[in-house]
Amino acid sequence: MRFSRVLIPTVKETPSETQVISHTLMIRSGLIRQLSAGIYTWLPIGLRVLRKVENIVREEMDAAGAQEVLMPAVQPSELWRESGRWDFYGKELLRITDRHNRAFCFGPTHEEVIADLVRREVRSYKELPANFYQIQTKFRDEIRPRFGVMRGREFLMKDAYSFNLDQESLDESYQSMFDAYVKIFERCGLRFRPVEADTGTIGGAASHEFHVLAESGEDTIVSCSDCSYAANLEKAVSGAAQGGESLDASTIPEMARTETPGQKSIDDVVAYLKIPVEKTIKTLVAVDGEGEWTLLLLRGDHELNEAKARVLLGDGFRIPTPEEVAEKVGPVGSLGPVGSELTVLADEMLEKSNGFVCGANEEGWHLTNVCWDRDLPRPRFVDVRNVTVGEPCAHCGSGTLAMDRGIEVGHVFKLGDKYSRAMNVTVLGPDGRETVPEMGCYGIGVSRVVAAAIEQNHDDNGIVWPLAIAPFSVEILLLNPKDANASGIAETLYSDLNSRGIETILDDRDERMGVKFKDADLLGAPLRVLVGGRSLKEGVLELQTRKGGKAERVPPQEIVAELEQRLAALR
RNA sequence: CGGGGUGUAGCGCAGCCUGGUAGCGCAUCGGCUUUGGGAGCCGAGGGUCGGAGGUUCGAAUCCUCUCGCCCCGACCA
Repeated sequence: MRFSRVLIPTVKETPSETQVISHTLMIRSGLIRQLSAGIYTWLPIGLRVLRKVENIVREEMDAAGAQEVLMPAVQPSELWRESGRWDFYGKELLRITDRHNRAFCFGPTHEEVIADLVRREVRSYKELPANFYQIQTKFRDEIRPRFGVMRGREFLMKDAYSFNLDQESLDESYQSMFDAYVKIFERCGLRFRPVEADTGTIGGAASHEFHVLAESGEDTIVSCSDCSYAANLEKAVSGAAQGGESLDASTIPEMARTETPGQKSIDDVVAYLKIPVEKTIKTLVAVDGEGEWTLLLLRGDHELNEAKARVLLGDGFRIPTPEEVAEKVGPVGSLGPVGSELTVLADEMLEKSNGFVCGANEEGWHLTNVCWDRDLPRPRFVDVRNVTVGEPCAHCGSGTLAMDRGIEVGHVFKLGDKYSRAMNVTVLGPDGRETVPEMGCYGIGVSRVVAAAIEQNHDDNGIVWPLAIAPFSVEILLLNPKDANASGIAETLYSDLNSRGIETILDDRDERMGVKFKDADLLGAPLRVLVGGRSLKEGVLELQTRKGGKAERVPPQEIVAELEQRLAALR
């Protein structure tokens, strides 16, 4: 590719609208341009990278035995009504009406469409297991798109759906997708980690997410220092509540009312009463899926995990506003479980301790030395909090938990028969009876992978692409295209590399050298060859690796072999 | 959807408070010089001041409405 013949609109300044480095660099290096909030055009160089990722995904999906299809982006509302998601999916589903006033949506995912296909076309268990995938543009009307293509509304996704006769077969498909994902992200040259995940609103049994490790990641992932345990914070458990002795109420003085004027937050109360924060109970109010009001108790220094709360209280679960709480329950800032008529759920970390401080349900008053059984009925103890750094691992017992930030680039689910049953998918089993297949679904955010790769592979001057997804393996910098000798050498090298299948961009623009260097740094091709200037006067070219290598002098007749050797080393 | 910010030349911004007919840097075009890390000088072109309405002799500036974009909270590849 010739630089002069391609639209590569690099920009010098940092754009004001970008928050993360990948977004900044994708704009600056001319990979993408925004059309509307969360909607981007991929320019020629950006598209090359996107295609690289896409092809790696395709190769590994094919190798894992999945079959590629391409489903419609626009889907009729009828299918979504069948699965029950037309009403359930909410505003994120972009709804469209056609000229006949029929309702459609722009597909955010394709469970319904694939289920419809399979129920029509697959009759026998002999055709299972089957795994269909596509690489396609999705649209989710995100509440707040941000970070460029990292969280766009329109994005490129690989989604796959497996159909299996039984649980065991689903387990196999799931594992084979899991393994394929590991290969895909390894091939992309990314540092990543698979973690146990919350199944969220999609539902289903087991689920893992694949996270690219990066400071700017929107998710927090928890992992054990000793064993292989790793999970999304939404799902992560710790061993902190296990073991230890229960604290007996008989050693604790009587419960007492204490005046705490104006002390509303846990911090306030801890400072005012001069007590350890571990002795406080935070009382939260939640409304469960049925509309029932519930008290959630947490140790003062712990945070509510809303994903866990959702599992416990049902999908319609919500946290009411302070105004609602004040009206229906009591004084916000002085709430407590003692004497409450609401159902009480307490975090398991409170189970073995005793003698707490909690709100007295009276403005400006707290209770001290509150004990289970003695002062209030022992509630149901559950895990509803976020684990914290340094807690013991629940799985191996020896390690401690650490936290990292991650960008979710892949997600695998065991869906079970939720959709296949709702959509009436059946095949005839070996026993001649109709059977509802088990489904799995497996997604990769292809466009997000590009952004995640940049988050992990850049320096102050621009992108430093891993070879596998670089738009070009080699960039030839022709310093002065008007110099016939230099130009001839560069052109020869360019065609030699092309004929060997080495993807090359030739910067043949009539630009100053500084401009070419800066643009080459931004674009981030792994190898760079300089043709012209001082070195060519001495009859040599300069070879440089993007990743901080010093320039080496190589004679023109040796450059191709040298480049091939370097590329082999980068693979 | 709540809360906040912003919209002026292709890009980044000043001007707005205190109304008087639009400016700076970069980019673009032409010329000369320069040529190992985003050149220098000279000259030129380019703006419905997001849109609509209003106040006023006069509006980028004040008022009302509206739209886009960005940021902070719930969703997700």
